[in-house]
Amino acid sequence: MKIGAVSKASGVSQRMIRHYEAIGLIATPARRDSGYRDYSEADAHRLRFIANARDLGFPIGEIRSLLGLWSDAGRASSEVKAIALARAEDLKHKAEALDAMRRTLMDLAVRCHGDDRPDCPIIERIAGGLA
Amino acid sequence: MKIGAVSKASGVSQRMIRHYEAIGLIATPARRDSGYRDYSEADAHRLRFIANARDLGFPIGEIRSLLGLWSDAGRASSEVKAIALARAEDLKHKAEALDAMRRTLMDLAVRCHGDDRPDCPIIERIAGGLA
DNA sequence: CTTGACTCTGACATGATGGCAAACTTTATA
DNA sequence: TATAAAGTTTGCCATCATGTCAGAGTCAAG
Repeated sequence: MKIGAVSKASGVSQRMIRHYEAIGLIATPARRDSGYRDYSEADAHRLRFIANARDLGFPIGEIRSLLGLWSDAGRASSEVKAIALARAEDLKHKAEALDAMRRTLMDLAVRCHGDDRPDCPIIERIAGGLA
Repeated sequence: MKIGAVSKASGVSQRMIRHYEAIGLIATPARRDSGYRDYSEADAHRLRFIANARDLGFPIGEIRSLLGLWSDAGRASSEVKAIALARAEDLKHKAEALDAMRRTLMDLAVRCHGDDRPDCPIIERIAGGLA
């Protein structure tokens, strides 16, 4: 399989496939005489794993760990669970931070006339009116 | 005021102050004979404005617009409100995306034994078991 | 054989930020 | 005052994931 095919099969862009290779997330694939990368089904599967992990919000470092756990048939499920729970916790914090900003903005927005008048509590707050 | 002072006064790191200058978010400050940047209170205020906007989740491009609206005493509050509401909407989408990931992870985690046994629905799902 | 589709490498960009290093200035202390 | 410590300068590298672009070489089909 050439890179275009494995890209379609895995849903990972060619750009990112080469990137993952560069950072050692996937093994350097075989090369044809032409220099073209040649991938196996296993490579496609591994890339799909990476794409799924990314969609769940895992950063590269943790995906690296997960890949190791995936290929380690004897590892304890507790190891995987710990990583997942830590990730969930992190996502929670990030979502809460975003929501806090959103609430602040909405609080300001409802107090803003939103018409032709220039006075605006939103700008005032950003300018330092009430930190 | 030298950069260290304005940094403390505004809460913006020296690194970012120079960066904002480089991207034209703040004017190039006066220079002393030594070459040191020399800031005014107005500069510190502007940097505080930027820091506050950033804390509310505004990206650089929008901060640029807000700075313009801030210095335009006659602009309609509706202009500011529109930007704030759009930002709130964006934050909402991002927070929801993060929370969706978190919920998926928690769903998987509660179904994972989390003990010494190797079978794990989390890894299985990431490997493609049930997309 | 020609053309179009594919692949290669390398580089630049985003967005916000951190860090390091070498050289120079200012300030404080002995 | 001489020297040391602290502050500032510029510039470059790194992060994280991703896109795009260019120029050159390859492959497959007509």
